[in-house]
Amino acid sequence: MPKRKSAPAEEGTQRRRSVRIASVNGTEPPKAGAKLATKKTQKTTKRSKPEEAVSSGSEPESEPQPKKSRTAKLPKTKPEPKSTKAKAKPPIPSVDSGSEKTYWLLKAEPESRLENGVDVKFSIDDLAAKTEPEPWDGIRAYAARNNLRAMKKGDLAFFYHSNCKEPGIVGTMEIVQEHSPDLSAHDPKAPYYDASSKPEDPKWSVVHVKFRSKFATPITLKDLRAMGAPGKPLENMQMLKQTRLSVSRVTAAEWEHLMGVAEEM
DNA sequence: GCCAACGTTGGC
DNA sequence: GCCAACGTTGGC
Repeated sequence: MPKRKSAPAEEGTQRRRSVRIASVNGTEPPKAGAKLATKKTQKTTKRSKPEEAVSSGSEPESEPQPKKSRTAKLPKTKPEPKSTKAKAKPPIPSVDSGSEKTYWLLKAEPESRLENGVDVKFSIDDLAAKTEPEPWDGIRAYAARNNLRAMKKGDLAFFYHSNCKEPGIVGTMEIVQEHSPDLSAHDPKAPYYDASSKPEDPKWSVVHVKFRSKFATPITLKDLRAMGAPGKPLENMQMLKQTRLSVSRVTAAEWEHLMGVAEEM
């Protein structure tokens, strides 16, 4: 289900955040929210981003919007060096960094909140109860979407509870299916419906995830911020720098540090 | 409910 | 391409 989470921006659609819907893809009702979610309606999730996944960005990546010039910018593929010739070769790391494994952090709202009349609540327990891969839908921010599109099967991600009493990382999940169109965007009844996304040219994406673990004790936002102080292990963590991004990158060092913290708690 | 951060829109 | 207005995210 959906979760939403994404970010911002977008308009229209955007709002929703997190949520997700389940429906579309299948099944479930919307759980929505979950993912990102955020408050308002649209919020989150969906929309945002473009660019590469990586950053936050704003651009839409590919699709971006039509509008003005802005759009496109992005290099879609990587910029590679122009130099090409000569040296360049090493460039290929292709996709990301090379070999390093990539980790992520996805936000979902564990408390009930209506988006377009649908409850977008989606907690780690909701995910743990699923018997089928869950589509992380509702992302309506290009930056968040771009991160979804950069995910590879087998990548691991933290499940973060947002817009709730105790915000924080509550467990982990695995990306079991790479991105595919977020069909919930085309459903007027879905929490994060986006009239600007056409079925023949889907604007938003989902990835399917599977529950892996629930921490005995959540790592709260307060804890995360303390570990994000200058000189500390999480000082450059994307989620602390771009607080509105519902789908962010986690480095291998950050992942390991946090998994260690979770164990001792 | 408030509000800070920040992304998007859209005029110029 | 700049930038002001506006809207959203999401913690508190």
